[in-house]
Amino acid sequence: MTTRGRQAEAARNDLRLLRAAHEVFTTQGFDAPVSAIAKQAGVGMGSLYRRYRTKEELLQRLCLIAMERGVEAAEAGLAEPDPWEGLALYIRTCVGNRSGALAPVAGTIEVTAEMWGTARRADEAAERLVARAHEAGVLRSDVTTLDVSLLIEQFSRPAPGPPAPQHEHVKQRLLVIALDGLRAPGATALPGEPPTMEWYQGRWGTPP
Amino acid sequence: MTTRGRQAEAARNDLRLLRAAHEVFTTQGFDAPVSAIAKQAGVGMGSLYRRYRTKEELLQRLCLIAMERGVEAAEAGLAEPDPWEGLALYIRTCVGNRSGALAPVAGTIEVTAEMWGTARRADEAAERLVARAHEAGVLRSDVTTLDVSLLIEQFSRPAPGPPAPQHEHVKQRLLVIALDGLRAPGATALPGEPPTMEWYQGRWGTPP
Amino acid sequence: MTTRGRQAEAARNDLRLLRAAHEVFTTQGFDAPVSAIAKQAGVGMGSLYRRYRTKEELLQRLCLIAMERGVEAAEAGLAEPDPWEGLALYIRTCVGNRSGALAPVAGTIEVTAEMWGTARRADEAAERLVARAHEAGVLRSDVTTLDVSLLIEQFSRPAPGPPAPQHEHVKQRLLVIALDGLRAPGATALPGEPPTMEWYQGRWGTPP
Amino acid sequence: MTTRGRQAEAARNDLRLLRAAHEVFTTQGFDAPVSAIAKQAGVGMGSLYRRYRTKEELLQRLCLIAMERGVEAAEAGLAEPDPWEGLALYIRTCVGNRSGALAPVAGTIEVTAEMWGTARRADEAAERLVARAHEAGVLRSDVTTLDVSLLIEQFSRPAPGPPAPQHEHVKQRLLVIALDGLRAPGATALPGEPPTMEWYQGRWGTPP
DNA sequence: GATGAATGAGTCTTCATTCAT
DNA sequence: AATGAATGAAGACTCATTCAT
Repeated sequence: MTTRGRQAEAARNDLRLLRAAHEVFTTQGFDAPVSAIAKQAGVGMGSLYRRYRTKEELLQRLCLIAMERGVEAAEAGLAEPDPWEGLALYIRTCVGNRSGALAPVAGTIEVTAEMWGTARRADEAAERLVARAHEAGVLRSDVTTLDVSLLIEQFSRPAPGPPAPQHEHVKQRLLVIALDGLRAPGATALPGEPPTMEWYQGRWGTPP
Repeated sequence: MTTRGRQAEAARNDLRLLRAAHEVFTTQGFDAPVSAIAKQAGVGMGSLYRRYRTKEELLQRLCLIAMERGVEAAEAGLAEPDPWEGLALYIRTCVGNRSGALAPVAGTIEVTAEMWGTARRADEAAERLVARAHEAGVLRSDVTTLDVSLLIEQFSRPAPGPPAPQHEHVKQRLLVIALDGLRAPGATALPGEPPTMEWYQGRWGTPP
Repeated sequence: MTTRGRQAEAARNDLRLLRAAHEVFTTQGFDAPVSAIAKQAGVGMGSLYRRYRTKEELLQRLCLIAMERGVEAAEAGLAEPDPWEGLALYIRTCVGNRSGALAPVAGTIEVTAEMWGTARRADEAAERLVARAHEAGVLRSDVTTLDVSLLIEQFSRPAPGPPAPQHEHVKQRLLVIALDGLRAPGATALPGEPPTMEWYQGRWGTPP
Repeated sequence: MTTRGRQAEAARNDLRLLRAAHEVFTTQGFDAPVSAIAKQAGVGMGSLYRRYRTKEELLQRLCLIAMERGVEAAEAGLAEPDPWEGLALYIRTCVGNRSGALAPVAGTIEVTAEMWGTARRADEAAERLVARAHEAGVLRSDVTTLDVSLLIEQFSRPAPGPPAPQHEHVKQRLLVIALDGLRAPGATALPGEPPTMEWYQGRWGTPP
């Protein structure tokens, strides 16, 4: 009973912390003071540091969660019978739930083994979505999976300052534009070599 | 003669500073120490602070320059006889020359009157480009100038960390996709109300 | 019965705490976190703080115990029939059992009345040992009790960092050297006035 | 002129810092806050950190200076014609000028290459002093150079709290006792194997 | 006018102490 | 009475800004 109460409280605190961290980091940038997160979560600094031993560890956790949401989004897309709708759902979900909003830090922090694993799962699921769309002939043929991933990443970069409903609204519109641009056959040939994972490699350094 | 020499030297110093600041900020992020800029420019801290009394002032100057490049890009677009090519050139130029790379700080720093003015000039020029494209029927009819501006802004958000050639390459491809998506007639209707400047207002707060 | 059981348990806990504290402090230094002691003792922080209301109180207790061991060592020395062997045994025991290992903190922490009392008892016993050795003519005549006490203190100062067997070995040798140096008649006259307790006074401040 | 003035000021500041650091560290322990040193030196924290990039670096510098004083002491000892007086002078000087007062931290901080070099020079000079004394038959034959070095180290450990003249006075007396104990022939055989550098090795870890 | 050392407030992190369970 | 999570003050270190030279 007591233990369960403690665990419940700990879980609630952890959730509060993660929410606060996400809020603060996406609105104030990754250089926001840790104390701001603690205050936002309504806990002391010590409590934050009990759960996450460094600021980096907190960021790693947030990234991991974002990546897991990306995997879920991809799986939801695959569950969709229509290939195009599946791909569009994936992209819209990723951008919409901000699962990519933390991708930017991936270049700043150490990438853990768990993060690598999740990233690979996400990439594989995305790969299947893209392949299915290509087979159905609904996706312009010169688009690669990496193009799609980076499209999501680019659209996930948050505007600085406090988040406004306007941002969200316009982003939805831009996303429709981009999705229309992804549709087969595509008006203009994409420039340069089609990017592959191998070529892109160093997006997050090398796996540990 | 001496005066002219002084002025020339001052101008040269200022240019060195701005180049250094642009270099340092885009490679190390906006939290790079001011001393790094001074070192990169090869001047002492005092000289930097003589010209720009705060770090913010330096950022404001860089933003202003970026905006002016936006105006130039729009004017170059208008000089293009083909309405679509003009618009595309504008967008490509803005994203390509990173004139929007500093847009992210616009939410962090105070926006000066001069910046407001330049922003308005840029918006007006963009407005003309968009109107011309609409009249020519080459731009999907549900797209507004603000959509275009924010498309540029979104594509201008740089990836954090050291910039890689891969990023640039892929961004070119994404841009082609987005431009294809902008073309008339547009496959999918853009969702929500068309955004207007007045509605968007609060992007950078209210003009001083 | 229950009460006795409780008392026994409390006593056992206290012993565990003291052992853990001694272990942790001597291996990690006095700046070791209190939590390390609680973990080593296998109890929660609350239990530790129930028994010792501050870290200082714990240190005071350890010091007191060390002093009591000093008294015991002196009494053991007095029990030795040979005056020189008695004195040497005292010194060797004090240095060897690290009863003085906590002396360094005596300058850092508040000295309690109980500590003062025990210190006086130890000094008195040492005084008797020294007097007996002087009377037997085995101790160089210019050595005072305080000299002996401070010799022990100096030899008790531990090397920082993890204790190595090498340290102990060499310390035994140095101790033999010092003891030889204490023997009558002494080759070189000791410099300065013979120190007395009154003169030394301020070693730990004034008694409360 | 200006440069020379700057250099002079910088040198003066550096000296002030080193003096303050020595003072603070030896009286308050090595865990004394860096800010205490800055305050004692009458400079801001930034100035301290400009010269010494970490607290450890400051300690390394202090250690190095102490070691250099040790080398000087050994050389002064060798300059003394009488072998015994030379050795005694060396020991007395090292203990007296507190050149060994910082030896304790050597186990706490990273030992730099420069420190290793200086330590070796000091050890070699000590070796010569000891060998000369042995040859002259004035030093008990079972004493090794390492015994002497560690005798100095042990006597160099400072008493905690504010330094009192009493400490110094008594230490002088204890030192005479120890020196008498070092004299040939020695009353009691030293216990255990004679320690050698190789055996002791890990005193400060392994050289870089 | 230029230089770069000095300043000190602000950030991350630790740990003595408290307190709800 | 025991537990261990929560608190927040304090310490190491950084960097925007000032100022003596």
